[in-house]
Amino acid sequence: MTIRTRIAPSPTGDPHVGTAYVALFNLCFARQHGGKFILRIEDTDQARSTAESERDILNALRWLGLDWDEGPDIGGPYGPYRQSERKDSYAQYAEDLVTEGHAFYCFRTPEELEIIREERKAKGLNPGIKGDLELSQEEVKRRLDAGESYVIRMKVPDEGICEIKDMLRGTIEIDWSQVDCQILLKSDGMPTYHLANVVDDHLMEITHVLRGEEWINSAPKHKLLYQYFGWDMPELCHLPLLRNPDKSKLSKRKNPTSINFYERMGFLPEAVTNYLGRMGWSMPDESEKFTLDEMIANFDIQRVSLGGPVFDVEKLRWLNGLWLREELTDEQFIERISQWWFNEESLMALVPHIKSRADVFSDVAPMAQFMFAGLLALTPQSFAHDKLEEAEIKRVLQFTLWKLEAQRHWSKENVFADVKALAKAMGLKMGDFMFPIFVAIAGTPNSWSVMDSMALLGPDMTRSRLRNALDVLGGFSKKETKKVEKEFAALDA
RNA sequence: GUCCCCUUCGUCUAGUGGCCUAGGACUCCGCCCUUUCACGGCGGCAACAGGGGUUCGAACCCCCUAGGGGACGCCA
Repeated sequence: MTIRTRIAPSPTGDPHVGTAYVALFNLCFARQHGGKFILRIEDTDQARSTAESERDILNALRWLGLDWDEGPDIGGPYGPYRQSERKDSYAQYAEDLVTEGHAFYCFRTPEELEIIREERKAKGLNPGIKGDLELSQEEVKRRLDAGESYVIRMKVPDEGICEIKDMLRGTIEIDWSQVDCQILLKSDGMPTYHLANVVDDHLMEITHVLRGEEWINSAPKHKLLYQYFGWDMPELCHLPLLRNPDKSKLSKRKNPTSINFYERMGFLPEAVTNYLGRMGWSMPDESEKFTLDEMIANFDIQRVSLGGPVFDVEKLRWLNGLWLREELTDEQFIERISQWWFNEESLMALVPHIKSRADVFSDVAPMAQFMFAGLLALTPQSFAHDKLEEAEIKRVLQFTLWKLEAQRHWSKENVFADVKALAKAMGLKMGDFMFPIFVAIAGTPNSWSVMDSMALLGPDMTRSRLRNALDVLGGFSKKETKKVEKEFAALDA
């Protein structure tokens, strides 16, 4: 029996622990059954897709030891989606469905659809948009000839029930009336995830799909597409979603979600992978600490528990401590810590700042301490400033955080440009503006250029410290957040 | 609003009709070890969401209610 699984991480920026979580279970399931773990990045959004974000995900998975058997970096016929390469063939699949009467051209604008959706919602109807979008053949031809832009939508039954088989949940019934006529081909000629996913899985001979629970509701669309194409459908398995402490879907606002953060924080990849394996899953003997190989050897998908597990950094820290103490010899400990940040290359980057400021070597550790720390121990008093009000300080931190969250190309120059633009837009002198940033990043206003610190610390640690600073100051209430968001939008920085 | 999924200590979980007076782990507390702290050892607090069934017997099966989450995009 050959089992192939695949994962479709969303490259929306940081490599998310949720992505690694799904990857881990795919890998274990595949290995356990002698199948292949195939990694595939599904990204058909031209506005967002970047080679960097793909690379970041691959690096993060590699760091965790989650090696795939086939996938994007190997290439081959099913390599990463590239608009220039496969656009035409996806379009052809969509066109074929139109020819066979399973799909149709649609000329409605997003604005028109918005109105239709609102109306349906107001009437308490299910929001599934149906065939009233379909036009007569003559009308379609006329508009096509006129060069109007269009999308291709799949046809979906008006009524009846779609049965979805889930490896963990048994049969799930979803009303066809809940499912709208999904767009398969966008007006830019790109396929949507739904089309690309089905076509690729078929071509890649995927037999099992383990994905996040948030996909359950689109399963009927996928099933229908397999039927339309006349292909066998893979087995589905929906994994629970990782949660924040407040039980909502794990998000970076409330938790560090980037794998890179945990790397920068000095967690061992073995421990992170181990901890992920404890989320919704347990060893038959309930051991807490186990290697990836041990997990694979004992893996049983039926041992997955369905309640969404809360990602608890405290317990992860404890587990990491176990790994540190029990698995590493003193020599290995030194080696690892050096791989992490205590190495010549990293130290070299600090030398220009340290050397000019230190009189004796014993000055070094105190002044550079924050470069090797995680979250800083700050108090509201740390931020006391003779010119800036606390409200203003909070805004500086929040705006900087938002600005830097959007920064995809992390460099001293770009960070500096962001900060400078913000200070100007807020009408603050750079010196004053920088004060809270200094405290948030270095713990004190007396340090070398905070731009250098941020560049060296990297995006994840920098953002986390800004978030932490905001937390220390009490953050913003929900109401305030809305107001502050508006202010930020109006800044035009 | 409509639909779907889920529900055991604060958190991660064991449990698949009798082994459950519900077990383990994190956190917290106490004691021991110890020149201090940490580690380690020992102990403690703490849960089957509620209500109906089915059954000799229910954390486990069924139904209802409640709560939580997710989906409803030319995002994935």
